[in-house]
Amino acid sequence: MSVKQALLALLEQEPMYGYQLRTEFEARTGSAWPLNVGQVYTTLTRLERDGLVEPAGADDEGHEIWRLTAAGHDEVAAWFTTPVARTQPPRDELAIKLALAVTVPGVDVGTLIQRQRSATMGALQDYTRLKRQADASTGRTDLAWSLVLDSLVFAAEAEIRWLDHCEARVRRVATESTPLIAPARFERDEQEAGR
Amino acid sequence: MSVKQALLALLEQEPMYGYQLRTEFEARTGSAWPLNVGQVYTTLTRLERDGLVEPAGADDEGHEIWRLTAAGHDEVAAWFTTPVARTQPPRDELAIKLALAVTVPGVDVGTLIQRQRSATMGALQDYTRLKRQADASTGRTDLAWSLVLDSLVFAAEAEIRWLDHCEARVRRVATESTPLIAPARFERDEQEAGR
DNA sequence: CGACACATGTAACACGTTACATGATTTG
DNA sequence: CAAATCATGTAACGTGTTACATGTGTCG
Repeated sequence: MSVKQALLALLEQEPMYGYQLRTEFEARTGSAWPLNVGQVYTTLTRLERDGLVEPAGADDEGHEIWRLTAAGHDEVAAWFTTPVARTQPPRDELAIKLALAVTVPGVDVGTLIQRQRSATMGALQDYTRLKRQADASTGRTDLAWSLVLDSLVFAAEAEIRWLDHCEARVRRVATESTPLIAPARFERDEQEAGR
Repeated sequence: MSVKQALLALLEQEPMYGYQLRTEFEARTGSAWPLNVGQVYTTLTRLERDGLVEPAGADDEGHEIWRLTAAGHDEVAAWFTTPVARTQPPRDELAIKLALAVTVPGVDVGTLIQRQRSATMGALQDYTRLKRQADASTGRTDLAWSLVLDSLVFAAEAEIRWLDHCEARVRRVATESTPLIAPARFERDEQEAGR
């Protein structure tokens, strides 16, 4: 879904040709999410099918230019005015993995969390390195790419915090449920209220 | 991709039938990411095609049971021991939207951020409400579902922080670049900020 | 000249989503 | 009995990914 909207948004700025769309997209997102050129063309075909873009002939150098239709402009406007729905967020593989790891017996949740933690830390370091590099290369930092990088950083930091949180909770459950089995269960609600 | 792995992981715990897989998946993730039953069956077919699961006949009530093959067990083990790759994270629609919003002229980034912020805040409140509800209903909180909820909360909080960060940066760029162009343009920027 | 970036496509495939069809069983 | 839930599928479609084919222009 994002690719369609992104191409439309780019065409809102100015009619372009396919290859250019790829270049512009990657320039703005700093190649954080590389976009296959082929997909640009297939997506353009589908957008034309849906009446959102239309061919506008060739430019001076013979490039096949695409422009938005009226419906395409409306679509872009709607996209920019409607917030991204958090009602049905995309499935988070890591959250699913951990949720299953704590329920499926025989999985070492501790090392799973540790491994993930260091992997995410590594990604975080890559981001900060990229950030330094981006700030150094161009005198004026590219705002869009910089914001995308920040987004990745914020998400990675949140992931690490969540992992630490999970580790603590899992450890607490492990140490707390073992002694619970033998003695009477009087204080069940007391212990739950503690967390 | 997550669905395939999730079904395999569930079958690692115990052989099950299709409908049961849906139920178990949603129980663990608290219906945060609803899973269409139909997809369970199509995915099972594809997993069988790939030699990861195999039919194991019917149980007492006539349900079609599926179990992991040896390759399926390996796949699960690999999934749980390999961290989720952050090298190519899934495209973040919000980050893309904002990156394009700041580069495409005529987009009111301020209200875009504000709208998104309140939408995400709303989602966050839903999560905390769900959290209270989950803790209240069952005496013993379901760990998996609780961790998933925490994940959503952490992500939403990070998103809000990022949005605030973006707002500040965008505003700074606006106030710092505007006087450079021409002092005469006061009114237009006032109007932009207003709407 | 040979390698590489530019430029446009196409075919095949994987995954996910929706909608529909069908029937058994349970429950108010 | 009617409605809801349980249970198993299938067909069609949308989006995204990969790989391939093809040709032009540029630069060392």
